[in-house]
Order: sequence, then C-alpha cells, then structure tokens
Amino acid sequence: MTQSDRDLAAALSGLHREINVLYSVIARRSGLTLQQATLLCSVAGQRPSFGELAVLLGCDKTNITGMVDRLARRGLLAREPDPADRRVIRVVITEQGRSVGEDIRDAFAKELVARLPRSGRRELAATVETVVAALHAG
Amino acid sequence: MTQSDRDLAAALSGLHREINVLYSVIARRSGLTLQQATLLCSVAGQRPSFGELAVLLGCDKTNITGMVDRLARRGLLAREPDPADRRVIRVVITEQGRSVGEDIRDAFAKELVARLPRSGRRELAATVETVVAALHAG
DNA sequence: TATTGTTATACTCTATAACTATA
DNA sequence: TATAGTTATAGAGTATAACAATA
Repeated sequence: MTQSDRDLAAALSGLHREINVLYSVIARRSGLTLQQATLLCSVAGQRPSFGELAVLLGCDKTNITGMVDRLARRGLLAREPDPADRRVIRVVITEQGRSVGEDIRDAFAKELVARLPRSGRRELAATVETVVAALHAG
Repeated sequence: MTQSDRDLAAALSGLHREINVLYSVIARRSGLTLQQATLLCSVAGQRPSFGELAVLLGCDKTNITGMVDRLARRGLLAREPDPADRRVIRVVITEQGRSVGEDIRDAFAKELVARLPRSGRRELAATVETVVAALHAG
C-alpha cells in the first residue's frame, strides 16, 4: 500500500462525492431520488429481473419491491412476467420512463460539459470506462 | 451535446455506481452506512460547521443534526462550540473516529489496488483530481 | 432582519427474518 | 430443497416547514 495508492483512493472518493451531489440535484429536478434515477437508468434498454437489479445496485433484493412499486406508481416502470420461469418478474421501462431517463442523462451530460475542459474528454471517457470495467470485474 | 459527451457522462455514471457499491460494502464492515462513512471521512483533518457539512454532502442542513447525533452516540464524533459565533457548532473527530475513518480509507484503497492494473495509477489519480476540482468549482 | 442549528413530520432507502409460489 | 419475489419490521437518510438562539 503506497502513498500513491492512497492518493488514488482519495481522488476516487472525492469524485464519488461530487457526482453524488450533482446527480442528486439533477434527479430531484425530475422529482426522483438519486436511487430512483439510478434504477431507472439501469433498466433502460434492458429488462432485468428483480434479483439482477439488486445485484446491479448493490442492495438487498427486498428493497427492489418497494422501489419498483414507487416508480411503477408514477408510470415510469412496469412489471412483466417471465414465461420461462414463473417465479421471475422482469422490469420494463415505459415510454414516460424512457423520456424521464433521457432527461436525466442529458442533464447530467450537460452539467459535465459545462464544468469540464473541452480537450481530453474523449480520452477521459475511455480511461473511466476501463476503470469501471476493472471494478465491475473484481 | 455530442455523442462523446454522452459517452463521458455514461462512463462517469457507471463509475459512480461501482464506487457506490464498493464503498457501501466497506462502510458496512465497520458498522456504518455509506453516508456515515462519507461524513466521517469529510470531518477528518477539519472541524466543519453543520452548515459546511450540509453543503459538502449536498443535503439539507436538517439532516446533519441526526447524522452527527448517531455518530457521536458511537463515540466517533463530538460537538464543539465556536467561540467566534455562538450560533455555530463545529464537528470534531474523536480518536476512535479517526481510527475507523482510517480503516475505511485503507480498505477502500486496498480494494482498488486489488482491481486496478499497477501501471498508470499515478496518472489516473492526477486525472481524477483535476476532474474533481473542475466539478467542485462549477 | 438574517443566519445557525433544532424539532416535527412525512416519505424513501436499507437490511433481517419469515413467508408464498415456483423450480 | 433451493430460488424469486413479497411482507413485516426497525432503523437510517431525506426535504419541508416552523422554531429558538444568536448575529
């Protein structure tokens, strides 16, 4: 464990905190919590089961029931049975949910563009993607 | 708004989610929530007021009262009056709080080291630091 | 008058344990 | 027997509104 490793950990902690604050503000503009926005954007383009969502969000599966309930009550998500396994329920995004999710993603990208220098953004994205892949694989 | 900007936003969202999961697991090992660990590590080396903590954590000031209460009940933080302004209360970390905070920081760094390639870590830290500074300034 | 921290309230997030239906 | 989702419960995080003490 070198000082350089501690520096990297501190930097990533700081980044996590900054994004947390920014993303919370943006989610709230759409009337959502940070967790609801994260779930909504996790469903876009997929149809995950409840268990898969729990793993993806790093929380207990019992939480997913309520979170999907609240988002479904607003018409952003819907439940759909899995014909292959009648225990499984898949989560699908509605038209309105897709729209809200896009609003949030766009707002986030816009805020980033407003803050980060123009040059090097593409390289930054590539770097971050490799880090995400490495963390996800571990 | 280019596709490259959207890619960067997606990558940073993904990084946020990965760190969130990892950091939550590590905090829970010390019996803390993610938010408690974040607050504890924000106090280390400072003596912020309640209002400053609210800004730093991006939440309403009314939340800080309860969060500091719960951490103080465990002996990790303490309140201290500000002689210069009797409305202000500053938060100081205890010896035990410092120890727990270091455990969490070390565990986080260790998990990162286990997942990220050895080469380029120093450059990565520098890159992330500039991003954090840019986000914080905006 | 304005600001700092607090309290009351309501809702959301979270994990644990016990449950039902299905595999 | 094991797994997917649910319910009940308890504690924690969150914002809004109203408040007391201080500036």
